[in-house]
Amino acid sequence: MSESPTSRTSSGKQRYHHGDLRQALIDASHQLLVEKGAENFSLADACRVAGVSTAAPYKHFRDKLEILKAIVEQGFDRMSQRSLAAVRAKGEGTIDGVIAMGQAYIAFAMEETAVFRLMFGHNTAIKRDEHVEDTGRSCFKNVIAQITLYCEKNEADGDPLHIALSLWTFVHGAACLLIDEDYENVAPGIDIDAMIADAAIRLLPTRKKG
Amino acid sequence: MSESPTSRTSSGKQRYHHGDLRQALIDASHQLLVEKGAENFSLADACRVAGVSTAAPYKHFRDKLEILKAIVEQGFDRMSQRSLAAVRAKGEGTIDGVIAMGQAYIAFAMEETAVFRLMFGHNTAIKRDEHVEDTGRSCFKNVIAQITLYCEKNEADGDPLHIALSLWTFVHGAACLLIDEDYENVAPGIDIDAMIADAAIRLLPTRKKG
DNA sequence: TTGATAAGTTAGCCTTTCTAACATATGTTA
DNA sequence: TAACATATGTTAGAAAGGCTAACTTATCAA
Repeated sequence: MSESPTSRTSSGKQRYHHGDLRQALIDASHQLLVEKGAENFSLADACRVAGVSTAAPYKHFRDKLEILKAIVEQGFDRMSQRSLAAVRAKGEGTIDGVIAMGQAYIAFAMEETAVFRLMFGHNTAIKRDEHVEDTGRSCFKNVIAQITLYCEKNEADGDPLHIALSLWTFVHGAACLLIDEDYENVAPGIDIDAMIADAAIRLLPTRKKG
Repeated sequence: MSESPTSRTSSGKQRYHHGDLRQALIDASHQLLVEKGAENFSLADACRVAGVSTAAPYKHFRDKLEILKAIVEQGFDRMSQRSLAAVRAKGEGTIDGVIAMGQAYIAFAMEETAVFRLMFGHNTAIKRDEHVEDTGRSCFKNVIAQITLYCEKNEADGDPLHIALSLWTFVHGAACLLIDEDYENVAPGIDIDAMIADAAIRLLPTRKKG
């Protein structure tokens, strides 16, 4: 990852052109983001990792933001995949499946904290991007689909959208408080998985009467 | 707010010494933070607002972080006060009181978004400060106290700490998704108050059987 | 082969944080 | 009240990042 495989010729000589600097910069930025956080991330660092001058990125991206957008899009895709894999393993439309989705959300937040913060954080310049919004929406649709399935299977009342929003709210809160280490100050050693499971049971609708 | 009342003599001449530059810089920074967000906040701007050189702050604060810490401490104090006022208005130890606390939390997040983000966000350099941690803990204790009262009044089971953590998690999630405008993308026009009230009922314990 | 274009580079501007060296006000003490 | 010590300002400037302009080199297509 420290150097693109296409930055040299087969004989080993340095190339003037990189090969795929665009993706190399995305990779380098993603790596630095995960390592150091968005706060301490500089494009200049990414250039050093990729082995190019600090002016090079501007041939591929309008500005720093454009790179971050690309990383966020890929982030939503990875989160979607993990989430779907988790629910399939536990059973679609089951309460365990729904819980597994929440845990996948939190696992993603823990492992790719900086990307997660870009995905849901306050940088509107990133999130107002049409493509970014699309990938985000499609990610949330997976949740609604599972809740709908759950309601059908269990003959339970309730609007899947509202239930999904409620679950998302709880899980997102847990993810944020976890990665920001806010639990540490008031309840170190808290069992998140248990809390998620308990909340899921309480927030999901119960079987219809009759 | 744009100029300290003590930066000029009574005759109107400019003073060399400011009077209370420390607080003037905190005020200016808080104002800019609210207006522009932490991302776009620069100490240099605060200096311009206060009418001093960019080197002046370093006579009062070790660095930029020290100013932010001061602002965060004052933020916890304000949030605590609002929260207590809200619960007293609705009745201590009642479900409406607990809901009101949650709504106060969210109102604070909406009105002082940038300060809220500093209080619970990812800047560990700020949050690891002993004084900051103290003010944060004392804020959370108010919630536990209300849950304890609620459990006693309603003869309900459950550990107040765990219930408080659960409610905090939900309300914090709602606050974050609201201020980051993440709901907009999947459910514009969502009724947050209703969602909070519904969640509170579900997450609070029910009356003991027997 | 040539010419257009894509994709690098260097140099430099502007901004920010922070430090060093200097200047001025303030207030305590002899 | 003079004078020193200290607190609190200032200017100048270093280091780093984002971004642009002007220039250079590689690549591709006619």
